[in-house]
Amino acid sequence: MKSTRREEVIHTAQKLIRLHGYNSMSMRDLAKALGIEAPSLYNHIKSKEELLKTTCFEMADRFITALDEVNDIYFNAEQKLRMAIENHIKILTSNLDMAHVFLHEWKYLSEPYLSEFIVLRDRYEQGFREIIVTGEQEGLFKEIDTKFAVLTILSSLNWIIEWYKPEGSMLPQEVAEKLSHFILSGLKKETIYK
Amino acid sequence: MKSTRREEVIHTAQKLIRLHGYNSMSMRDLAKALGIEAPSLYNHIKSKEELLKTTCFEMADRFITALDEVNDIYFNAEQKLRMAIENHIKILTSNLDMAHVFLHEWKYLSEPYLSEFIVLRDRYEQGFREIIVTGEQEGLFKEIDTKFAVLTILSSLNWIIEWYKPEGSMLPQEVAEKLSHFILSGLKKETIYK
DNA sequence: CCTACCGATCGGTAGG
DNA sequence: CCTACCGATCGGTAGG
Repeated sequence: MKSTRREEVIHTAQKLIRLHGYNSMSMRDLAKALGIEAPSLYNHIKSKEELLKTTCFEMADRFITALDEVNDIYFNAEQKLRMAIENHIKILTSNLDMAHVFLHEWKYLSEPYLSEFIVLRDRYEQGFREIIVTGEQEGLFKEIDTKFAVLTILSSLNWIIEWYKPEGSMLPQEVAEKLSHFILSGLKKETIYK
Repeated sequence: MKSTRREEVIHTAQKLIRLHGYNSMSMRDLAKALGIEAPSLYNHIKSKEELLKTTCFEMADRFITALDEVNDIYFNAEQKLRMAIENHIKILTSNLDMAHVFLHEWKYLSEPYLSEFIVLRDRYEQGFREIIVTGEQEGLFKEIDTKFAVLTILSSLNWIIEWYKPEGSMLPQEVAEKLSHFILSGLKKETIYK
């Protein structure tokens, strides 16, 4: 797996940003982690914010592309939701550093990138809302506050980066199945009498 | 509603920390918001970190106290869970600035406060786990990965500070009911045939 | 609550 | 990729 020096800089930055936060990671920290002097970083990137920008928008792109694929397939809403959840978790777990930056550090983007980013985030949420609405129309899902449901679902998905360990025994697919089941059926035992 | 000058400093700091992040809020910003010069702040507080420390530990105390009360009452697990959820949401929504600091900025605490804080957080999660375990024993809840369930529940609760508007039409109690229902019963329509 | 000021550190540039 | 260095800003102190 070869990577250019620029990619090495970006990946190391993502790791440090996750560890210390964007504002607490200094370019001198980053340079030190790479074994070079701070001014040398600027041969590979233009500014500190470029590190943030690149990461946030690449992640947004991955999420949106994955969701578009799901929506293009002619499945029912439950299947679509399960696939969307699985994709979301796979993207998160396959790069936890990037995922942290995408989820928690985007707010330090400056304009106009901040506004652009928020548009992409909203578009992604909109994709989830469409799945829920379809499910209601198909009679599969309860009639529910859709926006509320999507925010609840995404928040429970996003939390996994706080505890997921790639070297642990749980595969992303298993996490996805457990979460799908929880979201679809809830905690309560199904009663036979209704 | 009277408040000491120190409390005024702390509340203003919480607001600015939520807005910009702990590391991006400078003591000069804070002083300016209060209409004084930066060095004057140190007549009311000892250090910048004291602002963070005070907020994080006061919130932790509120959460733990509320959960202890729920567990002292002799209800069944579903009732306990509903009450715990309602309390959690009331604490979050009654001070969104503090809640943000508690949820997202605690990681910038330095030792030994960081470790102490994590102990309190774990204790709170443990309280939720006990409710879930009780529910399983009572035959009310599915047998489930308890740690997984608690993290999922708390993450969906905590997300509300990202969108909740106190001036909006939704009361904390309504939010709590919707979330309780979602967590207990899930998204899927109950089937009559099993 | 202020003025005056400290050493440390920040992101980034010039020039090689 | 380096040395040398910039102006700006940081949290905080001394002394009143």
